[in-house]
Amino acid sequence: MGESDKLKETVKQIFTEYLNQHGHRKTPERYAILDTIYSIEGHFDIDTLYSLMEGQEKFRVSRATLYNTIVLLMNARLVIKHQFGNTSQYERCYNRGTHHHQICTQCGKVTEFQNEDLQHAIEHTRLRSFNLTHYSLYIYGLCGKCERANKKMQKNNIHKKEK
Amino acid sequence: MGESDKLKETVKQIFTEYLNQHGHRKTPERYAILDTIYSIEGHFDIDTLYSLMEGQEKFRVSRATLYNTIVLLMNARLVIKHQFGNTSQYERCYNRGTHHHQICTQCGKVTEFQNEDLQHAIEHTRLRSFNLTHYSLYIYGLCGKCERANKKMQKNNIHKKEK
DNA sequence: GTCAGTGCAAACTTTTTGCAACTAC
DNA sequence: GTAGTTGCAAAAAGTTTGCACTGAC
Repeated sequence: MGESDKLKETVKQIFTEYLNQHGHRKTPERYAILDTIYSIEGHFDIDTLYSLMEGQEKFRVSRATLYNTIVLLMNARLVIKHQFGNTSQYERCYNRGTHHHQICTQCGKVTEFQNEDLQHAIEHTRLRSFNLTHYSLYIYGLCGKCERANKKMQKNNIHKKEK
Repeated sequence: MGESDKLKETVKQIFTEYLNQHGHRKTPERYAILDTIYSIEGHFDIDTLYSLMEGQEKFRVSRATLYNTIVLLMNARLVIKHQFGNTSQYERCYNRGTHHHQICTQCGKVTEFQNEDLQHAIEHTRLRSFNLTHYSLYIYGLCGKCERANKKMQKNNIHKKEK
């Protein structure tokens, strides 16, 4: 059994436990969604997930069910939600290293990076009467590519007004 | 002149400079929007801003103009955008101490807090080919109030299923 | 058999866009 | 005078909701 399958098995068990504990039904749709999500490496939005499940041999599920199920998955701590841009972005979070997000304000590219010191600093911050479950750090700025592009534009004096 | 008026003068100048530099017009709407925003202490969304400007003796502006102008203000580094919940939240950011956000996953309450060590750690993180302009740290969890409420519920065994 | 869960479509909310009128320059 | 801005209304995009049907228990 590959690493990926092992992971899928584990999260399936966690989800089953969660569903049992909360008196929810164990429908094939829910497991199909979980399985698909844990096949995706990075971020995804509902629409992407919908297309993925439509295209594959997998179960086809409605958007409504996707929205419903993803709430359960978030509660079960198997998925987290991000909100850069206009669409909600999700990502699986079981057994994924903590990482932070760099977002280019120009091209919108999102890059993940890890930094233990940073992670440590955040997790050990004393909070007044607040019980931390998770966090998101979004760093905005210009990615190398966009910055170089801008410099070139400035040189050529093409740039006069922004959009 | 009060502190608040002094601040408003300053940001007005910054905005004027920004508009000049980018060849944008200095319309009364834009200044009225800036002025209203710098009267608001915490976060706000477009709808709140719209109501505020409608109710006051101030200029009434359309939502379209609010959306347009707020983009300019973000570029001028006078406003930043947050995306907790479903609506985009904004806040003025000139001369406001850096702060982080605690968000209660149950009641949705957002609290700001400051922490110099954390700030330092984030700002001095080495990023590969990325030019940081600003960042947002969102810490999710349960606020004291909700946590106490939950504990009480558990004790009384009222809680069986989540919503 | 029952009721939670599903699919579908309609409704709703937030944001964007097209266009005529306006006004800063 | 001209082109950037505005307001309005329509459209788009994302998400939620109501309801009849289905299937997990």
